[in-house]
This record gives sequence, C-alpha cells and structure tokens, in this order.
Amino acid sequence: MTTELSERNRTILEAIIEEHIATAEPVGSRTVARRHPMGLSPATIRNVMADLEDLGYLRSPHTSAGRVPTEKGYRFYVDTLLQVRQLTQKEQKQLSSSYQLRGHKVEEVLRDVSRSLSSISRYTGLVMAPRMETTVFRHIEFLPLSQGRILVILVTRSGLVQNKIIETGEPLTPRELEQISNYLNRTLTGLPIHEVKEKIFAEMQREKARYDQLLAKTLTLSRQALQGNLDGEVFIEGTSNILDQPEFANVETMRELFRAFEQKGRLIDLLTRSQQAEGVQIFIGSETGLEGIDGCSLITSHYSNRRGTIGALGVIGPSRMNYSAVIPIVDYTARLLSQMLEGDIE
Amino acid sequence: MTTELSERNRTILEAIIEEHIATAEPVGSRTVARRHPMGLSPATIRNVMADLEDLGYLRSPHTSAGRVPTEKGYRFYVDTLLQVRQLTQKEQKQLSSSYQLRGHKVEEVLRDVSRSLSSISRYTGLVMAPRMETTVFRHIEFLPLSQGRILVILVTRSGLVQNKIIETGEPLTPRELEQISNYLNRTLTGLPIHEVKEKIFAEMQREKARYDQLLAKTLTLSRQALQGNLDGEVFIEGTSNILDQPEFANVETMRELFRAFEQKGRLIDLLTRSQQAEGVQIFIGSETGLEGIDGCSLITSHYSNRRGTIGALGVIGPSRMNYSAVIPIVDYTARLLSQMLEGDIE
DNA sequence: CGCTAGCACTCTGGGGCAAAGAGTGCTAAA
DNA sequence: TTTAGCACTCTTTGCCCCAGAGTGCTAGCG
Repeated sequence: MTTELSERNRTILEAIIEEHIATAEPVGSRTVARRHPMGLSPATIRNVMADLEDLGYLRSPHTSAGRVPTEKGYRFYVDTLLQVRQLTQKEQKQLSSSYQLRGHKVEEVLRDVSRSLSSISRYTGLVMAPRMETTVFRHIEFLPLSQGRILVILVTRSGLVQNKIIETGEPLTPRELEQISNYLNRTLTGLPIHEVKEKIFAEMQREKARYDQLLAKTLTLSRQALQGNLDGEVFIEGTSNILDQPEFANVETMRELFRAFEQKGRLIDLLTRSQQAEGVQIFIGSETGLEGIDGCSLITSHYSNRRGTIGALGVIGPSRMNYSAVIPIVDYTARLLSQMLEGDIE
Repeated sequence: MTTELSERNRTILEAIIEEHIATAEPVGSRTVARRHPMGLSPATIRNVMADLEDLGYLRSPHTSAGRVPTEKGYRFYVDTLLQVRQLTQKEQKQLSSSYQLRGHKVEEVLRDVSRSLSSISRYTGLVMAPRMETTVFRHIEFLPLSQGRILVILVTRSGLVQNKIIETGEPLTPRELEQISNYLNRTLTGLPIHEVKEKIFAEMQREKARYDQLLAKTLTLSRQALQGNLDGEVFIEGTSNILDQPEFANVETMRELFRAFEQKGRLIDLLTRSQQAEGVQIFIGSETGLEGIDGCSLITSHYSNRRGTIGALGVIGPSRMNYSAVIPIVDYTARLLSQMLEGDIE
C-alpha cells in the first residue's frame, strides 16, 4: 500500500487535499506549485495529478477545473498523511468549562456537550445518550395515576431517568405498588439492565410465580416497565452551522441533509456501531452508510463510565472538513464527558 | 373598517390571496378575471388592485409582476374573509389515532403530536411542554449519588417527570433523605408548583426552621430542587417540510429560518404569550416578533387540563400558508391533547 | 358614471453568443 | 526526468435581445 505512492506523490496529494480543505475549490497544478513550493513546475505536478487521478485519489469535476479529492483520497489522507494537532491548554480549559453536571439533568448536559461540539468545530454536534441496556439499575418507582394507569420511573446509575405510562388490567393499591417497588429495588439494584430483563424473564418461568399473587403482579409490571423503547436518544445541535459550508449552497443538497438529520434512527445505528471500536473513528462519505448526506464525514468517539462504553458522540461536517482540528476536539470532549459521568454519578 | 372596502373589493382581494396561496406566484388581473369569473374585465380588476395597493393590502414586487398580499392583506383575509373548513370525521379519526399515551412518556407523546402536526399540515409542527410552574406537585424523590450529589426527581400531576442533580454541602444519609421526601410528599401533594415554592420560602422564614435541623435541611434541599430552569421545552418537528415551500428556494432565507429555529427561547416566549388568549391565534409575519422568519406565519392554540391552560402548540409555515386547512388541524389537535391529558393523568 | 377595450410602457427571465479565465494533456527539448 | 510551450476544452461571465406578463392610462361605450 505504501509502495503505491512515492514520497513525492504523497506530498503533492497532501498539498492538494489541504488546499481543497482550505478553499473548497477544485485545485489546479499552478496553485499547488505556487502555494507549496517544492521546486517543481506546474507541468510536473500535472503529471503527478494525472497519476493520482488514475489511482482514484482525485477526480476532476470537468476537463478544465482542477482536481478534487475522492473518498479514497480523504481516506488515505486521514490514515497516513494527517497530523493531528494537540489541543492547547487554553483550548482544553475552554472546552471543560462549558459543562457542568450540578443543577442539571443528564440530558441537559448531553445537549450542552452537543452544542459545544458544534460551536467549537463550527460543524454539527452529535451526542447519543447512554442506551438503557448498557447501564445499571439504580432505582424504580411506581406512581398510580387515574384509571389503572401507572407512571413508572426508572433510574440508572449513569443518572438517566426514564419514565413511561403503563396500564394494568386490574388496579393495584398504592400499598401493593410500594411493596412491589421495594422488592424490585432490593433485588435488582446494581444489575445491568439487560441482566435485569433476563432475571425477570427467568423468574416468570418459575413455578413459584404461578402461586404467589403479588410476585406475579410484580413481574408483569416490571416487564411492562422495561419493554420497548428505552433506546438512546441523539442530540443534534448546530445544524445551521453546516449551512455556512459552500458545498451546501444549493437548496437540494441542503434539503437532503435536513431530511437525513430528521431520521435519527440511522444515526443511532451508526453511533452504536462506532462504539465498538476504540478511540476516535472517522467515517468518510459513503462509509457512514447514511443516505442523503453525500459529501459529509463523521468523526466520532465513545464515552464511558467505570464499567465500560455507554455512549458515543461526534461531529458531522463536509468531507472537506478540517480533520486535524476536529479530531482532537471530539477526542477530548469524549474523555471529558467520560470523566464527568465516571467520577460524579456512579 | 368594514367601510374601507366595498363588497366587490373584498371579493377581489379574497380571490387574489387565495390564488396566491395556491400558486405562490404574484397574481395578475387577467388571472383573477379568468379563475374567478364575476363578470368583470381585467381592466376593472386592475383598477381595484391599484386601490388595494394604495390601501396597503397588496404590493407589487416590481412593475410588471402582478400583486402579492402584504401582512395587512393576510391579516384582513384571516380576520374577515376566511372561512374555516371543518375537519371531516375521517380526518378527525386520522388525527386522534396517531397518539397514544400508554407505553410512552409524556415528552414522547408531545413529540409525536408535533410530528403529526407537521406531517398533516405539511409545514412545521411546534409543541411546548407544560411549564412546571403551571402544574401540580405529585411526587418527589431523592436518590443519593456519590460525593454528596443527589438526584432529585420531581413528578407533576400532568405526568411530567423532571430531574436534576444537586449538591449538598453536608452529606445526607439515605435515611434522612427518605424522611425528607416523605415529609414533602405528605405536605405538598396537590399544590400547584408556584404555591409549593411560596410555601417553602415562607417556611424558611419561620423561627422553627432555625432549630429543627432536619427541617432546615429539608427546606434547603427542596429549594435547590425547585429553583432554576424547570421551563417548558419546545418540540419542533418537520423542519424539512417547510423547505419544500418555494419561498425558501434561496439559501439565505433558509439559513435564517434554521437559525431562528435554533433559538427556542424566542419561540417559548411567543407560545407562552399565545397561551393567554382563548382558542386559535394567528401571528402573521412580523406579528410573531421573531427575527429571521420573515414571510412566515404561526398558528397556535393552547392545551389544558382540568385546572386550566398548561401549554401551547402550533404550526409554523409561510405567510402564504393554507390557513383554512391548518386552523382546524391546530384547533382539533389542541383539544385532543387537552382531552388526553385531562382524562388520563389527573 | 362605471366599465372596458386598446395601447404604450416597463420589468423580468431565458436563450444565444462571444470572450475571458482556468486548467488540462501532449509533445518536444533541456 | 523535468519542464516549457501550446493547442484544446470547459465553465463562467457579461451582454444583448426578445418574448411574456402585467401594468397604467385614455378614450369610448352602455
């Protein structure tokens, strides 16, 4: 792979990509020769550019328009050419001072993080809330409403509070509800939610449940409380930032993009996938697997508490984004959020 | 006011506005004469149009481009010309079947309502969650986290669950926390939140609080739990719908609009204001008081529970929107939501 | 006296066209 | 192997012109 491109060709490719990142315009041989003087004439650079185009790193929008990086070009740039800049102390401070857990709910903090990712990167910020499945049972509470409806409140160790309204066939007395929640809080606290689910399911199979009225009620109730969509939520902030990018100057592209943002499900999938891997991940163009966001890239990282990865965050921008600036921002923000959730909530 | 326009002139104004609503184009005298035959020649209609322009109901984008309604024009149309269509049984059914309280949390329902407002109207849906201040205390719960931090969960009668993380100077034992929440639940249940606040404040002034250690702790804790932003939240859905409207074909307008959507605070103000009045309200163009959404109108209504108004919802679209279709949608949706919250949760 | 037909006038939008600019690929020479 | 030169291509821009749409005004009609 490294043999595919000579040292010189790599330098030129890098120059072209960086020039394009800076200007958003197709870059021509003359410009490269002038801005990145390496003792080569435009003609030589043209030859190299032709080679790079044949190899699939560049393409020309039309005959006389200079070259633009392809996805493969960006991928190569990111993998082997890019030098990630470190954040200065000052920038770190600026980032860390934006967030505060105290006096807020976790969702608000996550939204703030997303907002700050967007405003610092000048692209669009993305934060996926911890998925219930991955966190640990902390507390459950049942509040009776009218007409046999019950409000369930489920709290996880990461400080997330979920609630939903469920319906029981037969009305339960406040006293029963209290007994039930006491029982559940006693036996379930500290278990990961997925184990909680298993446990309840297993319990329902056991013979005892058939004869113990209250136990039976408890189990149906908690099953209802846990089933269904306790999914992660995505906080997308700063969507309008991305509209300043020249590639979204035409209305059609813009519309596509916003439609894509409205389908949060796909984003959740992607972010969940990105959680698997360590550290910062970069998805370029079609690698995101998202429709309608051609020409966009996504930089993600995951955040975690003591027990492991619980969520993911990132920045979405044009493929022509300033990777070397955004990568450390995403990286540092993820660490910061991990730290905050780890120290304070568990 | 009614004397300002003759019967005929009103008919013509109505024709022009309806034509413009349908086509999004400036409308000329010939078109009016053809599409709304009333035995008048284009020339006559031209005279009338010139009058209407002088009076400020119409304006021409340029000399040879037909007329377009002004804000005053729309206002007059909405106030005196508009015939609001009733929803058919079928449409009502379609609307009411979209929502379901069971198995969801209130926030999700509100988001669904917003989404459905947008998808049925084909504009953008807006729902403001009940403001804490306006609802009634139902339950409070304190869960200790590490390092003297406490997660407070506050439930209101309307089924809203709020939570935040607060910090106590001195650590409190779980036992104390339990006592505290028991006390609060006993004494506060059924009081409107604003009365709760007053009550706590009054209590703090009383002499007793100085000597009763636990009471003092209780009061500081609950004050912290209640203070600050328990504001309404706005759910904006279907923003991309509005992009299909031809008036947003140029990128600059679009960008403005999205920036406006991101400043939810202004929208909250407006929706809160609209809560004061009865029934459906219409804000045309600058009447919204929002910047950056020139050429947009807002149709709102409020929803309530047994005790009174608790929130507002609406649709935002171009001033050229189909008022007669959207008004009943907003109206019916508000009733529906009121009904849902009233019957089921209180 | 109100309505209308006719007409001159105005403004926009689109098509066509040419020139300018940018950039390429190729060839031949250093 | 590099480079200078050159012919070629394609887009962009400006310009002009014309068609189309619509207006305002005037004069005549019922």
